[in-house]
Amino acid sequence: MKTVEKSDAAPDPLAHLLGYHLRRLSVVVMADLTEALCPLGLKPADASVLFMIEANPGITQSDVGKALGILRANMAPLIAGLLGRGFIEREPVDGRSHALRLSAAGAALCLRAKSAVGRHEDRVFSSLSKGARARMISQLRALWMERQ
Amino acid sequence: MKTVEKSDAAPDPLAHLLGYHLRRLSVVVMADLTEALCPLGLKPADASVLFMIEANPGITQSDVGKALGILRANMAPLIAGLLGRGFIEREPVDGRSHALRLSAAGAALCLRAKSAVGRHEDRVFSSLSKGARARMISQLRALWMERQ
DNA sequence: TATTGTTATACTCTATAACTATA
DNA sequence: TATAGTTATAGAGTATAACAATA
Repeated sequence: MKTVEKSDAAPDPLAHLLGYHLRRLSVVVMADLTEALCPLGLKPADASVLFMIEANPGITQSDVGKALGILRANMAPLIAGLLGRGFIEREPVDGRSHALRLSAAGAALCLRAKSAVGRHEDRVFSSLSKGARARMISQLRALWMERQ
Repeated sequence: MKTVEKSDAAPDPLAHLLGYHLRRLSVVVMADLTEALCPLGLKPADASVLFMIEANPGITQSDVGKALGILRANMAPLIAGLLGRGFIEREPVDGRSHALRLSAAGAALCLRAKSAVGRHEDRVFSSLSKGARARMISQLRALWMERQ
C-alpha cells in the first residue's frame, strides 16, 4: 500500500509526542465545552463543582477541591458565585466546614448542564467508537491518577 | 468476578467523561514537561518553537505560530526571547517576513531539549505499551485536527 | 486590500502567602 | 498544631485591537 505524501505541509517534529497531541486536543475540547456551557451561565469549573455536589450531597468545599484538583484559595470565589446565584446552599457541619447541597434551582441547572456536557462529548468524540472511548477513558484516568 | 467497592471514596460524577480525563492528564503532563525543560531555561512553548525551526529551517514566524496554534501577537515576545538569547537567527525573505534558523547554540540546546522531552515522555507514559502509545497518538491527533 | 510583525492591554487560570476561626 | 475557609495578589497563558511596513 502506498502512503500519502504530505508534500506541501511542513514536517511536524512534534507528531511523535503523545503529550503534544494530548495538549492540542485538550485545548480544543475545553474550548468546545466552554462554549457549550456558556448559554447556562456556567464555566467548566462551575459545572464540575455542581456535578460533584449533586453526586455527594453534604460534601465540604475543600473535599470538592481535592477531588477536582482545585486549590482552596480558588474554590472560595467559585463557591461564592454559585451561592450568590442561588444554585447551592450550605450549612455548618462544625465551626469551620460547611456541607454543600444543590438548591432546587441548582438541581434544575445541573440537569441542563449534564445534558449540555453529554451533547458536547458526543459531538467532540463522535469519531470514536463506544469501545474506543471507554478504553481511552480508562487509560487516561490511570495515567493521571498515578501522578496524583 | 467480584468488583472492588470504593466504599470510602466519593462517587465521581465525572468519571465517565473523556474530556475530563483528557484535561486532568494534560495538566499533569504539562507540569512534568515544564519541570523537565526548566533546567535548560526553556518553557514548553520555547521548545516546541525550537523543534519546529530545526525541522523547517527558513520557516517564518507566522508559519511557526500557525503550525503550533500560537497567535502572532504571542509569537513576537517568544521569538524575541530566543533571538535575545542567541538560540535562533533570522534574515529577511521579503520586506515583512523573516526566515528563522537555529544558531549553533540553538542547535546544541535543541539536542538537549529533545533528550529531555524524550525522557519526560518515557517517564510519564511508561505504563503504556509502545502499541497503545502509537494508537493513542493517532486517535488524539485525528480528534484535534478535525476541529482545527 | 491582505499579510507580517509588533506593541499594548485585558482576561482567565493558577499559585503563594497571610490571615481568622475552629478542631 | 493542623484544618477550613477567606482574601489579596502575583504570574503565566491566551485573547483582542491597533499600528507600521510591505506585498
